[in-house]
Amino acid sequence: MCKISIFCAPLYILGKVCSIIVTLKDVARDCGVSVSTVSRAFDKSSRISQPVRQRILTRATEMGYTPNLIARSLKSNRTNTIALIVPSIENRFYIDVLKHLEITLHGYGYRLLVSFVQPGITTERECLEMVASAKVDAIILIPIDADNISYIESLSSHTKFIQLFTRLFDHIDSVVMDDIGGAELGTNHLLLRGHSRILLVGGEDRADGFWQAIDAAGISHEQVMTLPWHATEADICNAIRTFSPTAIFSVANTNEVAWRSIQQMELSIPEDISLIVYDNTKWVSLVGLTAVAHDLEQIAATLVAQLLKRLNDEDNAPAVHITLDPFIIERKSVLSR
Amino acid sequence: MCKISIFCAPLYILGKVCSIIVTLKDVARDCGVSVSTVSRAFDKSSRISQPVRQRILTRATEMGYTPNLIARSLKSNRTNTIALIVPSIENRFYIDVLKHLEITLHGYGYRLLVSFVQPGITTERECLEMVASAKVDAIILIPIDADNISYIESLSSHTKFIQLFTRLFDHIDSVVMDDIGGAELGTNHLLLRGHSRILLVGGEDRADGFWQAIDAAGISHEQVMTLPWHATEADICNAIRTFSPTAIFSVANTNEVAWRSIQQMELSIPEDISLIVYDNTKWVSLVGLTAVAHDLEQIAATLVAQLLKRLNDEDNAPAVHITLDPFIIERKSVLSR
DNA sequence: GGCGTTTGTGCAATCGTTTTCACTATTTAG
DNA sequence: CTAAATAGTGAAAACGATTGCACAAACGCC
Repeated sequence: MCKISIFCAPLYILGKVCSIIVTLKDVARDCGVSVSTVSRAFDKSSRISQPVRQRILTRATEMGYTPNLIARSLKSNRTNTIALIVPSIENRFYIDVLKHLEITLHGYGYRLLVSFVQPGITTERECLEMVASAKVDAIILIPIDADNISYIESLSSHTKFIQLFTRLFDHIDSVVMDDIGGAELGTNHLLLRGHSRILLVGGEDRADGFWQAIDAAGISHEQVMTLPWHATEADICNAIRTFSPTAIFSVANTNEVAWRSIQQMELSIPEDISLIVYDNTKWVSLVGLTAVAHDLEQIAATLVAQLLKRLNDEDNAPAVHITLDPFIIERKSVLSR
Repeated sequence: MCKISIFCAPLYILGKVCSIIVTLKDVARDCGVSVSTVSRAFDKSSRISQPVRQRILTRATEMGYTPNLIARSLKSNRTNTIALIVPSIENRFYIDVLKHLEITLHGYGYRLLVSFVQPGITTERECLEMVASAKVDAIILIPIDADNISYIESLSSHTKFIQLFTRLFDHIDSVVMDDIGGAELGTNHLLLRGHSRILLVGGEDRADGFWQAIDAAGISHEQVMTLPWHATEADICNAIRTFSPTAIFSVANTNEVAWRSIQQMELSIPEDISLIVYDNTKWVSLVGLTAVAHDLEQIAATLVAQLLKRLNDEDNAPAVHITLDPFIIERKSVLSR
């Protein structure tokens, strides 16, 4: 029962269990076999006799053996870990993305190492260096700015990469959303419901889709108005007062400020003004806003499939670029007039 | 310029950069010194001559050397990584906690390895095994249920632990919030504003604080009503109809369902009914609800301070248990009557 | 100038695995 | 019944870093 040994864990000292980490060597000594045999017992595809394997496995469990992934990774040069660099922890959308990626990867036996870039604390560069040092098998990158182009370029020569949401490099696989199409979709949703006096907030590059829809409907540019992504609550309130739109379309990160502006002016949605936003985050659904949304499950599945293909690809196939389509989740924030 | 070598990275093959991972050995060979010297060049406190160190450091950077943290960890038996097991990815509150923990740990040169338990996908046990295999220096645990008591017990004999928000083990350090005091605080907030017909949703163990406040105010138990944490939208709507409370106090995870119930009954806050919730998540602030809140910065600072103390503690000091106090963030969801 | 100390460097062991190679024992084929 | 194939095992060399030990050169001190 109470075995004392200077070689083998656990050590019972003064009645208290002072467990030392159990290694392959300990199990080997205990079972009277060599280290290699124990190692093989854990490897399904290794040549080893059934009785020995069984004995080793049960003893290992009894002794509380846990494989040291650090040593394993060092030897095998694989970590079974995929890194995800999240550009912002504030944006709940990325958390949802993370969630689906982790679920999907878990299904294939991979772990997800998440690294958040936090403004003023950690830069994207630091996150990249960190996960590179961790020797992850691949890095999922959501490129926000073009700061680290040359660094990523050099890193990508010995670390697999995949880009998500933005395509910054042509020689690296990517999975992006058709955001221009999404903006068009959202705009048409408003147009079809009789809105033509529309305020677009935060369009930027996605604005193209907006203009396409507007032009296709033959609406003059004087009937609509746009504000940049850095528009403040005051800007939007002002625009509502002077331009008096019947509907607001918020694209990207302006959702919250748009919502707050409407609240502040004490307008009710959708009676006084309609609102449609981009990205279906949790509060958007709680508040009940119609949104242009992404199918995160589809995104995760597509990305992981491509990533695994790349991980098992010796002959350096050319980069694959995948575009997925957003869709509309209709709630009750858009009035038909 | 274009140096070809079978030993030293990078290799230029057919004009394309085929970079091989650069190790200490490569740098050593390049600089004509031993591996140990190169290793020492990176260690501030090592005996090495300045000129040699300089030469090595510049060459290493030029060659694109990145320390292999895996190898380093294996040898030094330290990973400089703290693990956090997050009991739910859905709850934005934990994301905020994570954020502050990462910031604080980063300040001390530690990384945070986050593992989310996702119902139906990963169990707490799996997460524990995973981070244990990763040989992290310590594990921050937010105990939700008592499933893994014996496993954690055995793990804690060779891995440092700290408990957050719940104290499940007396022999393991903990940082918890005074939730009973928080419930009392929230209840008093309502009482002071003239509410006595209160509906408490999801109180459970925290309900003690509620009853303390109610009793102290000399209010009969018939004037208040409680619903359990698993109350549905229908339950709450029903309670509002039959009991017609002037205020609802939602504790813990019932915030969203309470909010939705009020929306569904088309009551306006705070005119028709007052609402105060527990935990100041983002949507709570967006929607403008008064909340009982935690100072996450304080929590992170306190926890990390205790953790670092423990990491540098050879003489196994007795467990330290710290309790912090919640406070109220007043918004406009509670009417003074 | 001899002796003790300091400084800088290399050698080699080590961390816990995986994996190749070699070797024996057993089985199978001819 | 022998030759060849195969199964099962152990020894040992990696993986890339850290670090105690040994040793040589340079220095300070009387």
